[in-house]
Amino acid sequence: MNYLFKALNDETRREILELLKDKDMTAGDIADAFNISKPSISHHLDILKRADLVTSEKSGQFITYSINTTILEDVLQWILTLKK
Amino acid sequence: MNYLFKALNDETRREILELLKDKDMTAGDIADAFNISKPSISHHLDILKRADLVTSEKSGQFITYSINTTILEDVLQWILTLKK
DNA sequence: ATAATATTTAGATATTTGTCTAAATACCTA
DNA sequence: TAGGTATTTAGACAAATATCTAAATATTAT
Repeated sequence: MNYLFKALNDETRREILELLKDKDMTAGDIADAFNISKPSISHHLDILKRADLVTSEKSGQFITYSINTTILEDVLQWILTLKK
Repeated sequence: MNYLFKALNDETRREILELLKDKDMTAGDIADAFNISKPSISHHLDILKRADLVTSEKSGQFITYSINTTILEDVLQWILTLKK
């Protein structure tokens, strides 16, 4: 739970998830969408991956990232129990 | 949105919300539930309050805190749009 | 008025975090 | 195999964060 909230607690990472919601993207394409260096984006992707919010697949020299929404169910449940 | 996620990104603050889910509590009673100094808890309550996740009411020398779940709707919506 | 209690504010400090540049690794192609 | 592209790793640094103790503020009770 901690990792999840930590991962979501950053505007850039949340925007990455919003991008990936629409389509899978390579690390480079994701980096190009921000005014942040590639290494920084790589670091953000690593945090998202550790939180299981994204998955990655290597194909050749590219690494394609995809969103994993199933893990969001945990956050959803936590919030919903607060609301009752 | 930023304030909200920031406020939720701390185990102690999340536990405070879980306590307040069951019943309103004074600042002192909340502090007693943790192994953390009163000033630190006061600071956490301030962050929760700025995020509108709790409200407070002063009665005499006590300040009673209550959870405000309506604001959680925003987080809920943000997550739900990611899932579609 | 004085003392006690509840809470916050102020200031200090150690840790965590987001960012950068430079270098390393991996893959592809000519 | 040499050079180019994609990505990550390493190391440094500034800013943000969580915590603490000491002091201030506000309220109640003697």
